[in-house]
This record gives sequence, C-alpha cells and structure tokens, in this order.
Amino acid sequence: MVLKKRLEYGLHGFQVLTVPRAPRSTRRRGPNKKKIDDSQICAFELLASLAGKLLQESESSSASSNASEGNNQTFGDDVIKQEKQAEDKLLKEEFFEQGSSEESAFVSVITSQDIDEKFILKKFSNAVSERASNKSDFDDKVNKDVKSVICNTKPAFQNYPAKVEVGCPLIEEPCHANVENGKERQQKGEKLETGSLTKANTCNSEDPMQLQIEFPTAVNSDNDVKLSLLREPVPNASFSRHRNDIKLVGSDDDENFSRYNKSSTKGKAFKPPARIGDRRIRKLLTSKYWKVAPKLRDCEVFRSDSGVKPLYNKRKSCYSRDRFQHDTFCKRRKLFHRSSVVSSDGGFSSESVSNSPEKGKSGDMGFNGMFHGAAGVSSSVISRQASFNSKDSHVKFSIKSFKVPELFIEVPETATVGSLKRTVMETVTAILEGGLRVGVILQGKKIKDDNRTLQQTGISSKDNLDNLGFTLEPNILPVSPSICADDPLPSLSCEAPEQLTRSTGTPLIDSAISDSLPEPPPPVTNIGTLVSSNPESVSSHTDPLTDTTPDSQALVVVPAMSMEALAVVPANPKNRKASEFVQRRTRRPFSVLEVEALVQAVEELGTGRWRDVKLRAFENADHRTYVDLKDKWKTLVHTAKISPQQRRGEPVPQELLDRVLAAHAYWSEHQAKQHGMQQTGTLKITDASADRHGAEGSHSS
DNA sequence: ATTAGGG
DNA sequence: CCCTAAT
Repeated sequence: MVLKKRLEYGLHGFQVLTVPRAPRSTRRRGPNKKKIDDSQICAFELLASLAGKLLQESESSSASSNASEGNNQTFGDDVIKQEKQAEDKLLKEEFFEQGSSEESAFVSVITSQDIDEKFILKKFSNAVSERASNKSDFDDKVNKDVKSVICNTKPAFQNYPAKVEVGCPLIEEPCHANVENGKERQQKGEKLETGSLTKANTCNSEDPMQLQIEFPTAVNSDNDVKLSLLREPVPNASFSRHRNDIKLVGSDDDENFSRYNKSSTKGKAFKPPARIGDRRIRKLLTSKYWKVAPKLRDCEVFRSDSGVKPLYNKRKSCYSRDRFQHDTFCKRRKLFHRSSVVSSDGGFSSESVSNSPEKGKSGDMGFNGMFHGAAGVSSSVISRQASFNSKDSHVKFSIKSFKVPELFIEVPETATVGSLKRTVMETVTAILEGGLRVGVILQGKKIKDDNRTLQQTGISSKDNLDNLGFTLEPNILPVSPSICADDPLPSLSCEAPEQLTRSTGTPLIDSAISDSLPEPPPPVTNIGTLVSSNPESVSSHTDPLTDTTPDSQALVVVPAMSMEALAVVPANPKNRKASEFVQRRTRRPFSVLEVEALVQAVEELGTGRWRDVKLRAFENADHRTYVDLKDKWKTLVHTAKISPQQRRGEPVPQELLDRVLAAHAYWSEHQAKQHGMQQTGTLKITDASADRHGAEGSHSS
C-alpha cells in the first residue's frame, strides 16, 4: 500500500531523469588471478624467546647480585618514589611534546633493563604519511588517542606495587603474591571495583609475559581501556619477583566517528576533537592512582653468564608449555595463511588469546586449564562474570606472551655468547625505543579502526575470542612504501662483515633505528646488482638463530641510504603487498533498517547510481560506501532469489526482498531498454509484493 | 571519483 | 568485503 505507492511514484518520478547506461557486461574480464600472498609470518619465535630469556637472564643475574638488598623495603620505596617522579616528569614532557598533534599517540617505554639503567621514554607519532600511503587505512584519526605506558620493571625485591595505574583504580598486587593471594585480591577487587577493572594477576605460569585485559565492550564513552601486561614470575626463585606491567589507557573519545570523514556536504556531526589527548593527559598527570613499579638497578646486566643456568632451568620447566604455545602459533599461522592476511609488515606478533568467560574454568589463566594457576583463579572469574553481567559486558581475556617482531641479527662466529646476547638486547631495545604500536587482529584481520567499539568490531564477551590477536609493531616504518624489506637484506648481509668488524658489539641489524647506521655502507652502489644477481642472499644470510622466513619483512627499517640505493630496484609487488598490512574492513552487516533505506533508494534511483543512493540514504553512514551499497544490493538480489532456508545472517523481511526483486527487475528492464521505456505497466511491479515472480513480467509493455 | 563486475 | 578495470 504505502510501499506500493512509493514505488510507483519513484519509478515514475525518476524514469525521466534516469539516464540508464548500457550494460557493461562486455567488460567481463578473464580471471585475473591475484597473486597469492604467500608471505609468511615472520615473527621469530626463536629469537623472541631468546630475547625474553636474555631479559630474564639479565634479571636473574641482577637479582642475584642484588640479593642482599633484595628485600630492602625502604630502599625499594625510595626507588619507587624517585622513579615515579622521574617518570611523571618524562611523561609530562611527552604530553607536552605531543601537544597539538591530535593524531599522535605515544608509547612510553620505561625499562630498567636498559643497559645504562635509564628509562627509555619514547614518543612516537604515527607518521601521517605512512598512513596516507595505506589506502585502506581509513581510520587515520585514531589510536592517536591511545596512550600507552609501557613499564618494564626490574624487580629486585619483593614488595612493590606491581601495577602502573592510570586513571583508574587498580588492584595492586605485590609481585610476590602467589596465586592464592591473587585470587583473594581478585575477589576483593571484585567487590570493590565497579566498572572497568584491571587486575594484576600473579600466577606461576611460565609465561614470560602475560597480558590481562579487561575492558568494556563499549568504549565509546568515557571508558578507559586498561591493559596490563605483566611479566610473569618464572618458577625459578631468582625470577619470581619480577614482572612487567603495562598499563595502557586507551580512550576512544566519546564519539564514534566514522572511519573517514569525507569532506562532503553533509554536516560533519563528528569532528575529531581538536585535542584529544588533553583530557586524558590531565587525567594522567593528576592521577592519584599512578603507581609505578620501581625500576631497580641492574647490576651489570650482561656481566655474567650466571643467568644461563636458570634460563635453561626455566626452559625445561616450561617445555610443555612452550610446546603448547608453539602449537598454537602454528595453528595461528596456518589460519593466517589461509586468509592470506598476515604478512609481517611491521613486526608481527601474535599470541594466543583466551577468552575467560568463554572458557569459564580456565579463567584468567587461559586455555583449557593449561595452567595450574587456572584453577586457582577460576572462581574469581566466575564471580566476575556475575558481576559484570549486571553491568556492561566486559570482554576479558588474557594474552599470553607477545612475540617479538622479527629481528635480524648477525654476528661473527667468533663473537662471544655474551656479545650475542648484548646484540639481541640492543636490538630489542632499539625497537622499543622506536616505539611500539599495538595492533589488534580479529580473525586474521587487522582492526585499524580505533573508534569502533569492541562490540562493533566483533569483540564481545559473548564471542569467541580465540580469533583475537595482538601485534606489536615497531612504530617506525619505512618511509618509502615502495621499498620492501626484503631488498635491503642482501645489502646488509653483504655489508655485514665490514660492519661487524667496525663495531664489535654493534648488532648488524636493521632495527627500527635506522639512524643507528651512521655511515652509508660502502657497497651501497652494488646493492642493486646484488639484489638482482643474488636474491638468494636474502635467505642465505639469515641467521641460524632466527627462524626467519625469506619473506619476512618484520620491523626491518631500511637504512636511509640503502633505501635510496634500492629505490632504483623495482620493488617486488608481492613483497610490497606483504609489507602493506592492509586490513580488511571489519564486517558490518546491514541492518534491516539499512536494507530498507537501501531498497527504497534504489527503487527511486535505480541501480547504477550508487553515489546518489549513498547520498540519499546513507549520507550519514560514513562506513557505507557506494561500493558497499552496490555490493549489498547485489547480495540482496541474490538473497531474494534463493530460498529462505539458504539465507544467512539477519533475516531480511520478505517484503523487502520482494521489493528488491521488483526493483531489480524493473531497473534491469529499464537499463536494457535504454530510453525506450514507457513502462506504463510500472504499476505491475508492485504486484511483486504479492508474488515475487510477478516482478518478472512487471515491466512496461 | 564512480561504476560495474569478479573474487 | 576487496580489488580492478574502465570510465
């Protein structure tokens, strides 16, 4: 009735205006197979673990050397205070620096493991240019308002707050707390805390690192996302007290603006706030909740090899665990390969994620009761569930171990183990210095739109979070997208000997610190030739220590100069592709409402005028492009044709589908007839509502 | 920048 | 949804 009328009107009203175009079916192209992206994940598990172990090792040595003062509480407090001050200061600087840039985010890395015992505070702002080069990166605006503070602490004594707290009360846990303790605290916290709550959970897992994350599914309001990464105490006594905390405060500022703000005529209801950071900054600076774990001095981190043993002990003790992880990694890798999404662009690292609510019993600890701690914590999980059920849904899961992005390391055989360690350490540090970004991967797809809520993204407490992954990416990316990481390698490898001799301890790595290579390597001029003549050198040069794959581009940043030199060499499209971590937009099923709007618009405008359709019906839906609408129409038509049983997803009212068919038929006719359509019989189309197939004959006579 | 089609 | 060719 009403619909009928509208349709009639629409058809009549627009038939004159419409200038149908000839079908472009002639444009059909042959199968233009796209190259398979067979790039591999390049996260070096081995290296990662090596690095991790080195850290622990150094810690252990420091811990042991600090044994006497290890329990010195007073000392610790002082340190805490000092550190806190220092940190605040630094943070302040950071914030100010950040200042006007609404696009910048920063990551602070505070590490006591630094050789010079200083914090490394690095700010980074995502290179806008880099983003711009990524054509599918629509979400330029965000993640800039995500501030994270990474605190890498070096424990040397027992009782110190193990949390870095930002803007929200947290449960503090002494790092020596055992599982029981943690449980208690959790339960306690359960009652005390409302809303988002982050808990530091100490467990005995061998995990070098574990992330526990909990945050509301909807982060578009005032909610802060808190993420705490804690370094798990390792079984070994010398390790048992150390942990790293990461507190990540992310804020999606209130609005949910669309991924890209098109400069259209439409009023931009959502304009990115000019100073996204400010509020948070203030919050951060004034927060009473800042709790900074003390960074204890390391005593000659690399001095002795005493750590080796514990290291291996640890290894052994967690062997099965490693196995497990490895397995999951493999699985994940497979998954990624299937979706051909994963290319290690800038340092890919994925880790297993367990969904606590989902698993129930495994609780915070993770998978399948894999961890002993799991049982101990499960109860609290349950209660937590209960508590959050009444409130907003929270997504809870734990991240077990980030994998360190790929590193390239090369040292002479004659180098000492110590120097190797140092090299790795420096490499890692360099990357941290460069700043890290956290990427979120869902079902193999990288989620780049920081503005969407978790719900919108498909991360909900109800969903299976197994598909959720995170990456740590070096913040510094190659300036020129045309340069693929593979290319520089040969040159590097060929320079390797020279460099190594030049600087003994200097890692021959292309880490995030491109400046670390002061002088242009001599052989530069040859690079081009090298690349073409000896491609194998890429893989052949790979360090045995690293499980590198030829395709891995990792966080490799090409030294400025070799970049230039290489620029001449046409970048391999395949590699190029891999290097661009193009994220697939997350799926956003059309709602019935949207379908309705689309149908109506198409009824009136016809197919082939998607831009107009977009303008008419979806002007305010920035996430729907005209291509999307066109695609949706396509699927709608298909859906309408198939039997209801075969349809999936949110069922579209048959009435709408009928209209789809009718309009489709009509406009098909219309187009086919080009001009000569005087469909007086247009009215018949409306009959389609009653009889879907009636539409077929509904055209003008 | 849009459209049409294929994947 | 993505990618591309063709407009």
